[in-house]
Amino acid sequence: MALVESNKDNCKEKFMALRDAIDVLGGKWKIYILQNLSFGTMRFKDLQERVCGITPKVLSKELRELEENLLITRTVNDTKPITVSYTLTSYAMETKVVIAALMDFGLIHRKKIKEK
Amino acid sequence: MALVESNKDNCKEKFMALRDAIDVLGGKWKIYILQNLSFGTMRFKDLQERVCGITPKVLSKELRELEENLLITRTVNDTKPITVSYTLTSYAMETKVVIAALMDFGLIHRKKIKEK
DNA sequence: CTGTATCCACCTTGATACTG
DNA sequence: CAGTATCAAGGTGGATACAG
Repeated sequence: MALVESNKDNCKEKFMALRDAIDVLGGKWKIYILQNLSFGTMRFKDLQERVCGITPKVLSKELRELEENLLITRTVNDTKPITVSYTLTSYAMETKVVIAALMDFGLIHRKKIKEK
Repeated sequence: MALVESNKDNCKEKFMALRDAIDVLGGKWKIYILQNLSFGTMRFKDLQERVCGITPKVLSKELRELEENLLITRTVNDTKPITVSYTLTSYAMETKVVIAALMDFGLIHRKKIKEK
């Protein structure tokens, strides 16, 4: 049984879709950032503390990419000093299934490997 | 609404699960290899041709990792010359949901970005 | 506070050639 | 055929310092 149907017509499109998804969500930090933002709006500093160990340079880059992919919005608050908030877009809900599926598999897999 | 429930007791466990899943399935090639093997048993050379562009060194490494994670089995065939077959394990079915979810998101996302 | 700049170590991948 | 060895190159992320 195939993981996906072997349909010649849309096979290439599906491969591209996989590549897209992995590009958008993959890497070391993206899903953790989304995860944290799923609990509510957060500032740069908050994220830096919660996404344990990430440096400002990398966090900055990751946030920019998530914003380009329409998954988060960046808001500059007119406070003193200026603060910046990051929030999930409603579109980010589309990632919910993926993240849940990854988490489920991760939980199953840890058990599986332990009994090896 | 949170992508996952905010349950302090299992939050760390879930983060670890995400990390695990990304480690096992992430990277540039793993999912494509699984995808190809989902159509049936394949030899090293076949995979190299189908997973377009992968070099033997990298393919070899990826296959070893997938085997360690119990997702594929490696079989040496007593032919002349010797051939080697790779097959999905039944456990690999557990990745089906993840791959499907990634593909769905990828398809949605491509549309979303185009209309940007 | 919210980043950016610089420098650097590492890892991953690739090209190519080669072995059993 | 099924890989491994070697070397080179690029990207990625980290440490640290600094700027607006």
